[in-house]
Amino acid sequence: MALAMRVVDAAKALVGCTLEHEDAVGVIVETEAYHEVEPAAHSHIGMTPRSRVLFEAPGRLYVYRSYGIHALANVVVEPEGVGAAVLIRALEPIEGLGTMAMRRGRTRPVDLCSGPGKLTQALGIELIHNDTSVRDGPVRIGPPPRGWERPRLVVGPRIGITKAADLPWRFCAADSIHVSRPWPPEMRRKAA
DNA sequence: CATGGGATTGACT
DNA sequence: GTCAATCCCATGC
Repeated sequence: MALAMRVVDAAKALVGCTLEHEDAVGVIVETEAYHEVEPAAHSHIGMTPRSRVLFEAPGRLYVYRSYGIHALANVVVEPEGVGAAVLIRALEPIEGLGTMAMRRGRTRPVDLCSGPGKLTQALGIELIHNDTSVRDGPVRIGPPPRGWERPRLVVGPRIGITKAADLPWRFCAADSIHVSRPWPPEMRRKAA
């Protein structure tokens, strides 16, 4: 499968950008790409009531419930009619840490947004935000904050899936302690 | 209409 | 390392 897909490039480019909702803001440090041509994607089965948003024009937010408990947030990519999205898996929290801690019931910054279910809880992202615009809000994607370097990326296989688990479509900021577990081998070595 | 399965997390052995 | 919680939705009868 060709690796040079728009959604893969978008997954890389989103690392370093900001995700914000109300007063809570974080820098994206981990993403995964999903595309209709591979079976792990919700869009793989075609357009259903749930997957419809994935086929919309780029820039829509796709939020779904995972394991009956967590809301997971994705950014729709690829032209209208192609079902693809980038899953936001972890943030480095930079604003509104008090609000996040309240919502999470945890105080350590590293426990606030270091996982796809954690970050939606910390930012207050829920199913009502499904099919909203990441340009116009209320949940917004923004450019990297001033003074932030674009992070070096570590690539690895996607997490928590059973199908197409071999595709290296997970992208982590190499030096961030806010990446979700398990860390890619390359990061484990360094942090020990 | 009934059933089964998750793109997870936190608690516990 | 194991395991349960919990709900939306796809599927099949």
